[in-house]
Amino acid sequence: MLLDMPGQAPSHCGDCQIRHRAVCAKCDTDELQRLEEIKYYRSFEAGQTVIWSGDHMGFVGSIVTGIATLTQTMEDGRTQMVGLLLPSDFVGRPGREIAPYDVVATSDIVMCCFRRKPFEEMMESTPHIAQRLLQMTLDELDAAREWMLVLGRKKARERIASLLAIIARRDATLKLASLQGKIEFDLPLTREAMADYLGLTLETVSRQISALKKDGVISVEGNRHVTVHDMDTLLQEAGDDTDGGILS
Amino acid sequence: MLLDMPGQAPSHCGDCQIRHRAVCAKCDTDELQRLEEIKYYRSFEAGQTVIWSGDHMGFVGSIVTGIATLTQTMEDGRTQMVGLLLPSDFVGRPGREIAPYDVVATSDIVMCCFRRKPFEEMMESTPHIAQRLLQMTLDELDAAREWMLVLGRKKARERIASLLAIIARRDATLKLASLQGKIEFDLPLTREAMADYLGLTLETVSRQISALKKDGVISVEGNRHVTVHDMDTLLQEAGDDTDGGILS
DNA sequence: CGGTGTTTTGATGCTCGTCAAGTTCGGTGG
DNA sequence: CCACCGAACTTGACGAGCATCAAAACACCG
Repeated sequence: MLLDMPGQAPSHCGDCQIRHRAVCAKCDTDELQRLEEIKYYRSFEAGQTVIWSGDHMGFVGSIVTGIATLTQTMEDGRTQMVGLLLPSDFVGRPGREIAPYDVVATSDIVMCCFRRKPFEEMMESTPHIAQRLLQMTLDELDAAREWMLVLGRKKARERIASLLAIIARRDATLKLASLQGKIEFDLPLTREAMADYLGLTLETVSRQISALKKDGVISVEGNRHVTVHDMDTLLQEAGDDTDGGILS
Repeated sequence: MLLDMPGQAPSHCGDCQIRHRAVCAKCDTDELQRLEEIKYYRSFEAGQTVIWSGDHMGFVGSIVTGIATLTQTMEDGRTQMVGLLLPSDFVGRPGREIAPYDVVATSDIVMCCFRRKPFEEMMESTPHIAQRLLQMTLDELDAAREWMLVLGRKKARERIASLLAIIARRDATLKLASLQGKIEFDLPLTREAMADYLGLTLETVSRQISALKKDGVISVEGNRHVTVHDMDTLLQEAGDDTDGGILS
């Protein structure tokens, strides 16, 4: 089911790849050491459910590697993704017993976990953690609100373009590449997962990707590898201000 | 344009009606006094824009009385409401220079404001403020994510029922009334504002309200006064679990 | 009691969902 | 290395649901 102490985990927090972006980002060496004492790693395979909606939440933690999704499901099966969890993103909420959403591993993932109670206690005594968590939560709130515009007002084609723009931007940041000229990346999501994120059906997602391909906005190799020919064109298709409305 | 020191403002924080729910909720008497020294009140009339998207944000603050909305607008005029601000809700973000959304007063409102810089400094030295703001932000994030399900997956009729349920629940909490039997309240929003919140047109909102009326789920007197005959029926129309999925 | 802004109702068309085949991709075993 | 298999994806036909445009009815205010 789940493997503890996977190979990819860093031996010390100081060496950790998400050290300067995760909830521990503001901690000094001393605080980091105390966190190190209560942390533990867990791995999940692609497709595994990390947390079930309604379950008791025994732990919180950060994504170290891989991608997970946050989804809500209605009784009749309609599903909406409400968050995409990338390395350094935080899972769980201090002070919350019951998980409100499903957390599902989209790829193999490694998480850096803390039992909830000790973490909550440490948050009380370590303002740096609460401060960083507040920053991260405010960023997530902005992302959620931006997505509300996508879900409430954008057409299918604009929604696809919006998603591609977000992934392209994130990927460029990660690879320290520029957003000028061609941008290539692999989609981390299936068409169905994209549909769940975009509030569409997978057929509509497929059709609109084909349309963007036909109109020369993107090229696609295989099912997952996408080339964006020009970022400004893509942003126009997304209905966004060309000069990039996102400021986080 | 805007009136300082309005009549409705409490003279002392201790007497304030949002004392135990706002960002100052966790503060002790001492901390409250320091806040009192830097706070000031501002009033806005119904329809006034409190903050323009893109503007420099000189202050943050709490809604004391009245209702405001948080909206995003695309270049072609499509608008999406991304938040409904009620008494005790916080406006603005520490560390953020530029406002990402329009804040518009829906009714006459009174705000308790702090200049941003002094507030940020105080946040550093007063963990109680940061802790409370974190709680409030996490709650808002949950609300935003719940709304993503509404915008992404629910049909027009379900969206209307969802909105009515939220307003009914809030109103009952405010009046300390129960959610059994009939529930009456005034809509704080025009049909157009409801449409902006729900990702619909005002015509569709009107049609679906008429349909809920015809089917005996609600009655409407005048344009604004609504009676919900049975909360469980309304929740079923909203597509929610009858046993109330919200746990905040 | 008239005027203005809000809401309702109607007619029509577009977008996207649904159902149903096909096709391609990517991995597995012969 | 190639054939095969299942999963993922594409494409097509059709209909439901909602937007759009237009006009009438209603509420609210002096």
